[in-house]
Amino acid sequence: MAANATRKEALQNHLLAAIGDEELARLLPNLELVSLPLGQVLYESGEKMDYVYFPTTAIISLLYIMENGSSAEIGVVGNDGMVGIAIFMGGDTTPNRAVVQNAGKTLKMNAAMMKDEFTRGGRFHNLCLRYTQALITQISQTAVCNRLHSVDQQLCRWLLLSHDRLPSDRILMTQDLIANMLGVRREGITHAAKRLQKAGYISYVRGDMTILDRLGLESSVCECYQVVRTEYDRLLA
Amino acid sequence: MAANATRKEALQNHLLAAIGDEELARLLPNLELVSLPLGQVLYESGEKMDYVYFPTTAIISLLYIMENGSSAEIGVVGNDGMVGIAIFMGGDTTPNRAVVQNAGKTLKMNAAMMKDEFTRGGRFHNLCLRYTQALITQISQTAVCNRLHSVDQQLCRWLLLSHDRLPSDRILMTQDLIANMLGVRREGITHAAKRLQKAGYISYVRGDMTILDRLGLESSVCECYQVVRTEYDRLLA
DNA sequence: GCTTGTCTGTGCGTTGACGCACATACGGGA
DNA sequence: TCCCGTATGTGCGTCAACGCACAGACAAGC
Repeated sequence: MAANATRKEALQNHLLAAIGDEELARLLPNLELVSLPLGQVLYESGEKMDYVYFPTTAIISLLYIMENGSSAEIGVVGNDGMVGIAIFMGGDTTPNRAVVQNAGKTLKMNAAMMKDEFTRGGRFHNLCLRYTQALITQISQTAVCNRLHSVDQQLCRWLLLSHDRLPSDRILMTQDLIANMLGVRREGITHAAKRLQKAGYISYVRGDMTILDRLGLESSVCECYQVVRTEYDRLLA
Repeated sequence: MAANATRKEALQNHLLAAIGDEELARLLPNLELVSLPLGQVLYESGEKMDYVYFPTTAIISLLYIMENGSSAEIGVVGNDGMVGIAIFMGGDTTPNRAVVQNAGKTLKMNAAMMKDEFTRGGRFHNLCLRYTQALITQISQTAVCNRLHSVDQQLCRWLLLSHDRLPSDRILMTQDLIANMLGVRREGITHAAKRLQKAGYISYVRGDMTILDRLGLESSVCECYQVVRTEYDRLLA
């Protein structure tokens, strides 16, 4: 099931595409292509991370799980980034869970190899740090958005964040799961999604959602979305 | 007004205290001791950062300011850390404002020197990264707390975070300012603070608050506080 | 076909926080 | 001393989100 990754596959991940031919050629033998099913947990909170993941078509959600079982998303990673920054930041773990939000493929690399490559310095090192800063912005904006904005706005933001990281306009996810990610009630998502359907921005049938009018969503979202988008573009151009 | 920092002053900042004698001796000539008044803005959102700050007695709050003027805190930095991580992360700026929450002293270093020292690698490099990871945990937990917990709990968390970074039990800050930090109404802070007063945990008179019973506060706070505390201890021991 | 489990819609009452409007209280300066 | 600006307390009505309960609606399997 595990196969060495090809150059073409690696280039689907924006970070790997940006590090340059020479470094990519060195990394390639250590990159393994795997398929991730919906719901798979890549890391559990506090668990030692064995691999770093560079998604291509998969989307990974970073969640914090409360003691009472409720949860909230702090960030989302797709083909624009990587999962497992704690490996090179030096902490080895984080108090979060990383779970597959959209089934798809990812490249993975052994943690030790990742550390070696990182400590070489150079473009890869810098790119990892710039990506980390972009992720910090995303997490920060999640904090702000959680504090100041409505469920409607946050659903828009979540949909756009997902859409940015997907090859198609379809999102396969039940309202219950979205509610868990956003840390709100399932009924709250039902209401917000209905409003978006009435506006003609999305269609939604039993866990199968389609983005119909992206511009419409962008007109309803709070400024948080654009702030993060702009920072990603600036830092990872 | 600006004076070279002494070794003793530098050791009041936990990061500088942890990097070891040799590296500290090299940094010391580049560290300048300055006093920061309450409310001073160290960086404006998107502004190029000229200095990195290592607080000793000052506390700095990292805020995001919405277009409509409302604001929310995403993190807080005291003598446990540093302000200006974007300088070595490679982004040079962040979309946040850094403002003095508690008047006091800080050491500051020129951004170019900071970059040089960081790229040397070694213990300082690693410590900066580990601190960054700790800060990420703090921001993440702010996001979670904003989503799932009451104003009462968040005020407790905020008080404990401040208390951890202060040499005394006094916090000089009006309810209005605290409300701006937490992104809630001033009246909400009034109510929450009154409850804490009635419980005997704090006293509060016109911008002059005293922590009377820290254990009481800890018994009222949500788990978010301890998660962050534990991560700081683990990463920066 | 029928059953069963899952997903979505809807209708309550409740609650926490909001926005607004004042009343009160303190403290420094004229 | 008085005044005035600032800080805090309080009382509304409003609203968004919550918790709970249950009713359809669809899909898969027997």
